[in-house]
Amino acid sequence: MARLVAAGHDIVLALTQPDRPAGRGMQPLASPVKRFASAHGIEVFQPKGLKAPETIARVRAAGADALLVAAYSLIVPPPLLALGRFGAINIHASLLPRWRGAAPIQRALLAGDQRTGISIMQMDPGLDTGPVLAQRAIAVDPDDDAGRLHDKLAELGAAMIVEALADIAAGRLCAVPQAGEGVTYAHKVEKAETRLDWLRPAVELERAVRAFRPAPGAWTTLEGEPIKIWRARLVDRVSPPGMLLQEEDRLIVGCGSGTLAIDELQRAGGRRLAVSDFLRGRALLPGARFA
RNA sequence: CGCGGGGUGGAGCAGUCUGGCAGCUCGUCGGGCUCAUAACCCGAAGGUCAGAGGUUCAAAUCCUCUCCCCGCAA
Repeated sequence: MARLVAAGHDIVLALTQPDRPAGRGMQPLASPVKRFASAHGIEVFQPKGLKAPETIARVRAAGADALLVAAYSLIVPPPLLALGRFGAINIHASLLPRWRGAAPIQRALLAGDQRTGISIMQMDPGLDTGPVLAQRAIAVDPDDDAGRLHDKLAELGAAMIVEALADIAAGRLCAVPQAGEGVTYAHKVEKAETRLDWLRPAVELERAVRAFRPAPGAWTTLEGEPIKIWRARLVDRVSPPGMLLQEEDRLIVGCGSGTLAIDELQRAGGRRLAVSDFLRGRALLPGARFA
């Protein structure tokens, strides 16, 4: 959004989710979109959904050339898909048709994809099924986490949407239908899958740690209390699944196959700690294990 | 008023229930040992116990309020 403003586009209306109680104490919190828009004098509209006739009328009345959608998580009804001269355009953080849906960045990391990217697409009634206007790939670094990958893709997406709008206006862009093969769905991340299952291979668990960083965090339990694992790497040791080994100020945990060295973790109620600090304040009993 | 944990020398923690000498593992500084070392030995410095008020002969510890950090849930 900042880049669009910088590129001289006139944003006539910003749609974002309603403020809702969130965080500790359940205080209503305005979305970043609302905060940016308010700060820049852009009108904000926060409907609960997009289907209501009066909502559609309101959006139409804004008289925009295009409706841009980025990470909005509401289904856009058909009347709005044909809005203005350009229709509804979505910025999606994957190389469609791979990872259609809600959590493309996390799914790409979990799957160990070596590349991902941004697709600018013409929206149609399906879930990220519309024809692609522009697509660009970037490499996924082995130590990328969801936060960093998100930042990289946001940067790329912002540059691409500015370009794409210019190209569309000049009639230089044509929409290419998505390939029928290679379709995968990026389902929303569920709490249950952020728990590390030590029977799975170390390679997968390490990916999970990165996919769920910086939020919500991959976790396990130690002596019945939840512990988040913020940073881990593959090491060559031998230990049964979940079993902890202490090597000086290193902490090794066995997996279904292979082992992980834990580098940063966090107890419930505590702050994030480097593993050396964690071990200093808490003597590890022999036979301790993650579960 | 969504539920809960926490704030103690520079780091991480114990001590709080049951009030009575400020403790542990590290780090830092000095010395020793060693061919040598992040190893080992000896010694030292470093604390408004988050803040304010209250109870008490006596408060890190009990009571009240405030500030800050975090987990769950959403």
